[in-house]
Amino acid sequence: MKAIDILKNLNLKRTSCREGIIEVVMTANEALSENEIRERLAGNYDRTTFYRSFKTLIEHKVLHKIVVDNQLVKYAIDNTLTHKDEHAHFYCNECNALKCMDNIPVQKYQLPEGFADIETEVLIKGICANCRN
Amino acid sequence: MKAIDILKNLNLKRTSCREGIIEVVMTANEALSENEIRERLAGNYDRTTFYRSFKTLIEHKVLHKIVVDNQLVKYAIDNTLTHKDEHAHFYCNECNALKCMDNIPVQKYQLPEGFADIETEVLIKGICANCRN
DNA sequence: ATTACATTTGCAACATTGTTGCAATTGAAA
DNA sequence: TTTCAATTGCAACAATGTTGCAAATGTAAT
Repeated sequence: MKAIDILKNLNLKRTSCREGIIEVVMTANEALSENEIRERLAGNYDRTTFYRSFKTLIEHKVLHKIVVDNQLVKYAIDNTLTHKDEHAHFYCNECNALKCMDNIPVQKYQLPEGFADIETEVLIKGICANCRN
Repeated sequence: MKAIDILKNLNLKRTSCREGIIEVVMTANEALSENEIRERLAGNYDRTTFYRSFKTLIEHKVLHKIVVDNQLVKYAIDNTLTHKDEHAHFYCNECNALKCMDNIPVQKYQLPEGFADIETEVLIKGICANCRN
């Protein structure tokens, strides 16, 4: 699916900023930070526009957002075709890459009486295969 | 164990800021944000001092830090007497409380060949028992 | 193609969280 | 009480994110 079609299907205006973000994130094989996305992008957009685009795309479930510590935010495609609904994320302490582990589903945790769970985030920190060599 | 003794045992200087933070976090039954801690604190400390105190206390494993989205950071006691090493955290979308689920250990997730895991963070978002009533 | 209008953009200003350098102060040991 | 390293407060700065508003743009109807 192309970026333009994703926007069209969601009845969102096809602006170059939105289109560019989707394309960059879709072709990356890891989650990218705001700056990593901007570097790979042709146009030069205001930070406000960037944030508003992220917000819109997250609301429409085109992207999802993963926070590592704080001050470290990454975005990834949230396409149900390629990603499991609730998958674990892996963060490499060495190269700072963040990968969606589509094959690692999140376990359901048993909560105490009265607690209702809505979503569960799992972030595994460690060293990735690349950095171990 | 009293705050002062914790500092003494770790060979840390017993300053009122450190002592106050430990006492506040120790007596709370949930993780607290910087502001929540400051409100409950007698003295008035500079933000820099606060952050440096947090840093020191986290390094010495007196506290641990949990990030919810970003722009939402909470601190909790990291005492091995009361907390399991790796426990899940519960965040209430309604009242914004964050609780350490000491009785919910974090599952070991199986990573692909070549990946080494160091720590795993589990954050369960939902509605707490209080807010469901 | 042109027009019309709602949506989106860019800019300025501001908020929050966090860091660094440096001089002044404080804790703790001799 | 003295001494000295550790800690504090201040100023300045960085990164991430938000809001209001006028200008520009996308899209649908003509």
